[in-house]
Amino acid sequence: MSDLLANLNPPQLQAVTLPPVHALILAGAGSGKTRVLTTRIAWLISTGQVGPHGVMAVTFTNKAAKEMTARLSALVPINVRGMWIGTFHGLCNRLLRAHYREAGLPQTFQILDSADQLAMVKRLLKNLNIDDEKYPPRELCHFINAHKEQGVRAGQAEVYDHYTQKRVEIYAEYEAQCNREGVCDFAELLLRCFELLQRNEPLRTHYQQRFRHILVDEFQDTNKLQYAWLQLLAGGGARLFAVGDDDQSIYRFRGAEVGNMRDFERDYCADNIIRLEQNYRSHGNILAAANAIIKYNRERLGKNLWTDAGDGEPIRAFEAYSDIDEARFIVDEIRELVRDGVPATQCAILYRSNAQSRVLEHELFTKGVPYKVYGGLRFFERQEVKHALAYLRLLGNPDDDTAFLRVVNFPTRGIGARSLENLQAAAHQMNSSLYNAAASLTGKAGQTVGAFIRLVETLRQETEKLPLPEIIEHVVEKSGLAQHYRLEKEGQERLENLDELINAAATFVDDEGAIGEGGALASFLAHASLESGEHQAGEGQEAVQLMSVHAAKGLEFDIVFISGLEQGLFPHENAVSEGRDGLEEERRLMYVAVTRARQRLYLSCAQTRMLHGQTRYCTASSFFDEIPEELLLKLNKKAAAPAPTWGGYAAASSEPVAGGLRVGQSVEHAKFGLGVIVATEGRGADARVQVNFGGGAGMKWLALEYAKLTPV
DNA sequence: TGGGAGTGCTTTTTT
DNA sequence: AGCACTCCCA
Repeated sequence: MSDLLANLNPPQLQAVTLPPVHALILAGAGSGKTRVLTTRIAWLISTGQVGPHGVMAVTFTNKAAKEMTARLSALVPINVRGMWIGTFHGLCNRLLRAHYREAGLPQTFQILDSADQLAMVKRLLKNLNIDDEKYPPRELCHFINAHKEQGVRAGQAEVYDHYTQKRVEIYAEYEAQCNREGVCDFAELLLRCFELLQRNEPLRTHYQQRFRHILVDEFQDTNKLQYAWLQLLAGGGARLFAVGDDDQSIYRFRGAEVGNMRDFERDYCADNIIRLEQNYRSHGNILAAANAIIKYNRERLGKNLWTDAGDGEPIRAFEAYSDIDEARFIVDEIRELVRDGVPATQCAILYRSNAQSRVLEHELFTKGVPYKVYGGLRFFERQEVKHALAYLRLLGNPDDDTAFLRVVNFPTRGIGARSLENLQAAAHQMNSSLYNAAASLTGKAGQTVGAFIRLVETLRQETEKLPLPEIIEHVVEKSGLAQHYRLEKEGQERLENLDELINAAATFVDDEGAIGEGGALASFLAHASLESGEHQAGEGQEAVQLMSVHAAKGLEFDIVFISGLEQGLFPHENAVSEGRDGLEEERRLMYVAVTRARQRLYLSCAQTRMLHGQTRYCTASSFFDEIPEELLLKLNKKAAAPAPTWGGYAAASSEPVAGGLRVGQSVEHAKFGLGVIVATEGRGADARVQVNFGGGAGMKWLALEYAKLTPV
């Protein structure tokens, strides 16, 4: 016990040993948030205040849930296995599986991932004869998800114009189709679980009384529905322990409501707010920069990180001539650091958008520096894996049209678009699934589709008694998938991934042991949907880490490079154009990026950058101005004179149009102020230039004959 | 059916 | 620029 609480600082100790009250823990970056969370659970259990059975801990990512489970089991000698520790979606899935009947779902209901959802919406639009240009499927998905995340069903949606009217109708159709097929998208897991508890009093009471302590990680990332779900579960006297950092809220764009923290404060615990402000990660200068930046945000709950680790090194700033030049600088620095003994895995290059990784990768590759890029296609999202899963889904639930369409003609078996159109029409008319409607097809289509149906039936019979990994092996082979990839030129890797899928199933069976409702196959499919898998190869290699700032949240490195710090890129122009809220979110993003660094932080920008196939002329990010000068060490003292190493491009296109005005030239306009010429057109009297005046006047085309531009 | 050409989009992302 | 997606033809 004393061991458990040893080495906690006073606020940490206070948070961990709080009596059974609602509490909000404002945990700054690197302040030991996960430690407090897990120790709190361990303390509650080991002091006998609650059994493992009475605790629920909710996170956002599987990774966080796993880490919490691992750390908890190291702290208390209990079996952590059966505890309700997981993601919002994972826990809702668990609850819905246990009460599928009450929730109105088939026992083996499947989970649609975002790609499946998109496919379903597209299919729906086609069936309903709706123009997908006027109603873009992606937008519709967002519309549907946003409504579900607000807890709003199609029937309750607000309609304020014709366009929305139509979108709500599509939403309603989508709901109906999901119900017909017995599938749930991600948001549906939460909403359905919420509605189930709300509607079903005995069930609600049961869980309300069961969970005495509910702990939430990354509370600033919760959306409306998640908060409502928590409130509902806590309605029977459970204590909510919310840990979060409003300064690290960077997921507004996908529905996170920072406002939930304020609401939580109001709704539950005006008196029990604890701030964890001592940072154990970064040196003083890094924290000073982070604090200075985030201070520009308004409406913060207020927090100031400090450390007793000393100031450390100054923050290194570098202004490159081009993105290529920037990459060269970063890679050279890394090579030097590695030569000096810094492990490559402790060097991270962060960027605002993934497109920026290309140039960096190119340079790393050229110089022979091993690197690993995070983000991108994950294991369970690979097409061959999704194909295999689709066959498996059909075994469990033939009504799953998404799965049906995915593999009905893959590998090809002569079922063309025409046959499928007929089939979809028939299904629509019979109000049944495609699988069911197949029997009604006549002629050639009837034969080919019939053969497919028989294939699935045969597969189901043959695999009925087999253990999970063998089911998959059998299906992969007999469906023709394996043969298809054997014959494909580049199919080797795909075959390996299919083998890996079988391995994953074997591991899953070993790990999970107890198989939930609906059998091993259903559990595994849910697992595949909910955990798309950090199943990436090349783990543990000595490699430089490349990732977006978002992806870096929660991680830390000795050396961090934040690249592309240019106005319009970081802060991103789309965010800036959203106004103050947008800019503030960018600032939080910058705050997250800065606080990833333990020892040394590099900030870099480029004067020109290739973006969307065009050279852009950039000014340094406004975030540079928000960092006190004395914290910065400017690495390129050489003035920003036209570079001899100008990367080769851009020079040609920047011939002066008149009076020495050329692309890249900074100019001043009497009305619009300072700007940079980004494009030119014509010569002499007809010459026009496009000038970027930044936030104020924006982009303007000006005729040189009339507009007075002074080079600066 | 399948591939080649043409078209359009392009912040961040977990479940 | 690079990628995904569609369309059209052999």
